[in-house]
Amino acid sequence: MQIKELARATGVEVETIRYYEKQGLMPEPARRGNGYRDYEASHLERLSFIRHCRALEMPLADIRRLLVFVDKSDAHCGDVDLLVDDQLARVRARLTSMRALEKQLLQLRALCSGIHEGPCAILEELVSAAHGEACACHPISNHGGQVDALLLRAHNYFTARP
Amino acid sequence: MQIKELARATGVEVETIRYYEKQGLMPEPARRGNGYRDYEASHLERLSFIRHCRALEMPLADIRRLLVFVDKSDAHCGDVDLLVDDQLARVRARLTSMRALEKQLLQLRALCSGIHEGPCAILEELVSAAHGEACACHPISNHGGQVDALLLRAHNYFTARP
DNA sequence: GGAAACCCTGAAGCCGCTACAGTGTCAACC
DNA sequence: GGTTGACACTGTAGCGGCTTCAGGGTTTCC
Repeated sequence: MQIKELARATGVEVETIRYYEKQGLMPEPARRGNGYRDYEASHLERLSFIRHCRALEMPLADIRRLLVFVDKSDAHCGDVDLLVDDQLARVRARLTSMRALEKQLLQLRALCSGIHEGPCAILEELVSAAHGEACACHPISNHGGQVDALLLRAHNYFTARP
Repeated sequence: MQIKELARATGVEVETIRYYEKQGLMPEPARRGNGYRDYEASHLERLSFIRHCRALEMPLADIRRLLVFVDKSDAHCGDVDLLVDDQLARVRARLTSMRALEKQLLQLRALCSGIHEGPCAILEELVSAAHGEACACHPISNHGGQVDALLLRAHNYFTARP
C-alpha cells in the first residue's frame, strides 16, 4: 500500500502520516526499490488507533504511552485508566471555562443593535472594562478570578495615584 | 512606569508585554536614557483592553482590528459585532465537540474496573474501534461524522480485499 | 517525449506565548 | 570602589500538532 492509499483509507493527510512516523508513533514501513513507503494492514490498524485517540483529543505523548501497552498487550496495563482520567479532567476544565466564555460573549453581543450609528456599545463596553469599571462581561467579580483581578489591579493603579 | 510596574499593575508577564509590542498591539513607549521602556497610563489602558479581549479568547489578529476602531473611536465601528459573532461561533462549535468528547471519555472510562487484572478493557475498546468494530465511544455512527467515517473507511479497506 | 500525479527530504510557518542566553544598568550595602 | 541582586535589553528557540513550501525524483498515461 502506498502512502496515498493509506491516507485515503484512514482520512489522514499524507504529511500527517509522515509526521507520525518522524515522531515515532508509526513504525517505519518497508521501502520499495524507488524509496517509496510500502504499508501493510498493521500500519492501517495502528494509524486508525492513533486517530481514534486523537479524536478523543489525547496528546501524542499520551498516545505514545498507550501504544507501548498495545504492543505488549499481555503485560500489565498499568496507568491506562489514569491517562483517560487525565484527559477527562482536561476536557471538563475546558468545558467549564468555555461555558463562562459563551455567556460573556452573549452579553457583549447583546449590546449591539445592529444599526451601527453613534458610538459602538460593544467597543465602549470593552474599553470601560479595561478601565476597571463595572462591566457586563464580568458582572459578578467573585469567580473566574483572573480577569477581574487584572482589572482590579489596573483600576487600583489609576485610583491609587494621588 | 517601568515594564515591571506595568506587568504588576495588569498581571501580564513582562515578556508578553514586549511580545505584544513586537506584534504591533502595543504602541512603542518612550525610552529613558538607558534604553529602558517608559510607559504611560495610556499603555496600561491599552494593555488591559487587550487582556480583556484575550480573556474572551479572541485571536490577536481580531484584537488588532478592534484596536483600529478604538484608536479612531468616532469613526464607523463597522464589523465589531461580526468579530464578536465569529468568536461566539468558534466558542459554540468548540463547546459542542467538547461535550461529545466528555461523553465518549466517560464511556471509555467506565470500562475500567480499577482492578487491572486480565486484559485491559479500555485498550481493547480503543483497538477494536480502530478495527472498525462497534465501539462504546461512538455507539451511534450517524453524527459527529468524522471519526466514524474514518473508521468506516478503514473497515472497508480490510473487508473489501478478497 | 511531455504533462500530470504521485513520491521523497528537510525546513519553515502557524498561534500565543514562554524561556533562555548573553549582556547592560542601577541602587544599596560593605 | 567593589560586590551583590534586581531589574532592563535583544534575539533566538521551544511548545503541540500539524501544514506548507522548496526542490527534487519517479511513474503513468496520452
